[in-house]
Amino acid sequence: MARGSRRGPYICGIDAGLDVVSGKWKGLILWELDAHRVRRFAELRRGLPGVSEKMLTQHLREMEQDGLVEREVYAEVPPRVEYSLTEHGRTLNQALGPLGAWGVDRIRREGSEKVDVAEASHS
Amino acid sequence: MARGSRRGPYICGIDAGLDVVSGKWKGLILWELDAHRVRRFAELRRGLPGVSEKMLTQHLREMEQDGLVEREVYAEVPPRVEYSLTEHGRTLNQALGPLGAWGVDRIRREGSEKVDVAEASHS
DNA sequence: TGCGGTACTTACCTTTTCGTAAGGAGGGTC
DNA sequence: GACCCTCCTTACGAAAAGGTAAGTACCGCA
Repeated sequence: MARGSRRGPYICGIDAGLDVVSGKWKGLILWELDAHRVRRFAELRRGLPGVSEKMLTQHLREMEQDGLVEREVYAEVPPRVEYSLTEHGRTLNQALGPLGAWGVDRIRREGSEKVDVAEASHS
Repeated sequence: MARGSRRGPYICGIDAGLDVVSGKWKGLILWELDAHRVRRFAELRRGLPGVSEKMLTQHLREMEQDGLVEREVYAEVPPRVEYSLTEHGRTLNQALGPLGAWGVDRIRREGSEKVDVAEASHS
């Protein structure tokens, strides 16, 4: 986990910003949650092809601790848990907008037409 | 290394953007290089407290392959190597600006006064 | 002649991260 | 009554990332 490594006295803001999104699926989780507003565990799982249940819960827990996502549990008969972005999560997502645009440019530069760039016009 | 893991068909631009800056020191290297325009190996090393020579060369090589930094070797008697950002490196750094600002806010929220936030007003 | 400085490379080891597979509690379906 | 669904948790291991330390080669300085 990112728990022990950094979280440290950060040297600059980029340091602190990168720290909370470092993790194989965190960027995608942020994207999914921003696009759909509210998602259940199984919905997120289906939206992130290839993610394991372990990694998903692990990342969601970390992002919850970091104040990025909110977790609401409904004490119902089939358990229902809904995830959504907090205010900080939404602002983080906005802050990632330019990076996303840069990434799309980079994909274009590399000439990877295999990637659906139109879908990637996130934020 | 990030070499084998992703670099893959990216799902969105954020994915691609995060991929090139994932690495313990890449954000800082970008910052140092942007702040000083040109830096030699030993200068970078001194500017990044705690980095090992291995990690520094490794990260610089990766960032060179990614087209972010330029490496100029002067065939002099004491070897001299100068690193600087390419155009793509500079635009990436600008794209990281909002994330850096978000990170500074986050540090403030956590009340970590141990970090020199004034220094962190990067980009 | 031994030390420090230039910029690395290499080998080895530890830590961190990620994946696989299984279990589990409680209910609905066939 | 066996199997599916919900949302996880746990154990085990492999892979990746990172750290430590040494070696390389050449030079200047004392």
